[in-house]
Amino acid sequence: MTETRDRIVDAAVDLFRVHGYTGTAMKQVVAAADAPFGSVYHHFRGGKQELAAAAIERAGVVYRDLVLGILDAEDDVVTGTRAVFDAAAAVLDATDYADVCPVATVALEVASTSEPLRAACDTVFADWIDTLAGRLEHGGGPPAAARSAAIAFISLLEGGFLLCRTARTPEAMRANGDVAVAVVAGAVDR
Amino acid sequence: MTETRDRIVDAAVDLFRVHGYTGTAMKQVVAAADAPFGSVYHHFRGGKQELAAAAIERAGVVYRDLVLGILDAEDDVVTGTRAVFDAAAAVLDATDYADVCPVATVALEVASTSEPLRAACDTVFADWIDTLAGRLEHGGGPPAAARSAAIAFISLLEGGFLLCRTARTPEAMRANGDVAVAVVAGAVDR
DNA sequence: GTCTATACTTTGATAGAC
DNA sequence: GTCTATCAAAGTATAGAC
Repeated sequence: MTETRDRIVDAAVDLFRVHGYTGTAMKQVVAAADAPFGSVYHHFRGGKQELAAAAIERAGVVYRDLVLGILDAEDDVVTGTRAVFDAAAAVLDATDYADVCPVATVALEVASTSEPLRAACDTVFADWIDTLAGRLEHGGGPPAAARSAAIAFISLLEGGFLLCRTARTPEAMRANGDVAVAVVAGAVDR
Repeated sequence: MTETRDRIVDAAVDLFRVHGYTGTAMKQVVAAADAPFGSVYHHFRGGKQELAAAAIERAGVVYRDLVLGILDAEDDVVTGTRAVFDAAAAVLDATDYADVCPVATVALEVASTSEPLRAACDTVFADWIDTLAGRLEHGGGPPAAARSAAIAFISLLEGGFLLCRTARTPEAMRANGDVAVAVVAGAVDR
């Protein structure tokens, strides 16, 4: 049996992904987590903000490991990049364009409103960029090029989520996959 | 004197940009527009959704013309692309990372919640992609390559807004500008 | 026709019953 | 210690006074 606290965080991640931060009510979270209403304030004294910070942190780890799992399963980072964008397009199609990155949605909502949540999102993105840059360096690229390529990789992935989700079409993720592959190849081949 | 309706829409655009759709209250909008509360429902019988649809449409036109103005001021689309990303980085820095694209924030919030608003955001993005692809074709590129490059252009710009706003650093917009320039150059040079 | 005052719902959060 | 019942505040929307 999963811990109540974990169920609440997981439910928050799912709901933030679809409705965003302000669009998600605490009552929805506890209902989805099948937990009594009071328990959320027992586990998160800081209320909604503290819960959101935990959800962002958790989503950051889950999505990073998801991408790394696909990336590392391939022989090199270039074909790995292709696989990541293909998988993203497949997931979008399979989930009716609902299952996207919750961090981006929350980040845009709270960046100018809540400093602790902005910082939590920043930590996640910085971790993603650092981890990805490390893989590209390991693939043979110089540090500066690897970092820039990692930033473009994340931007193309998030931009693809945005456009695909809005258009309900996988086209943008395919187009961005081509560009990401070229960027990664350029950062590695020297 | 500007029309009351226009002032309300402009105020909504500004507030959506900073607080998002669900994070913006109707009372904030009418206060910012310096209009009496009832007038918003006089002009927008459909309530908040109808106001948001008008705000998205308006933001789409304003931002498109802003980007085109910078792009067309340069001799070719490649140097124009450089200018657009440089300008975006400068605006972010000048506005303390608050002044970003309102369409992306709202799109991620409502894509799975409100079909009319999702459609409004889709119309805006499709218009941006079509217009940009037209400029790239005019620059000498084949249609399919121009369209893919336009999609990557928008993704890199929106991804840059996301990462820069969260990190409060212009780094991502600089890195993405380099990639966008390379993508546009590749789509035009044949 | 314009706008003020209000109705009703939902929100985040808590106090006190078990 | 866990959870139910409730609170005050804020949300959208409207009805009716000018």
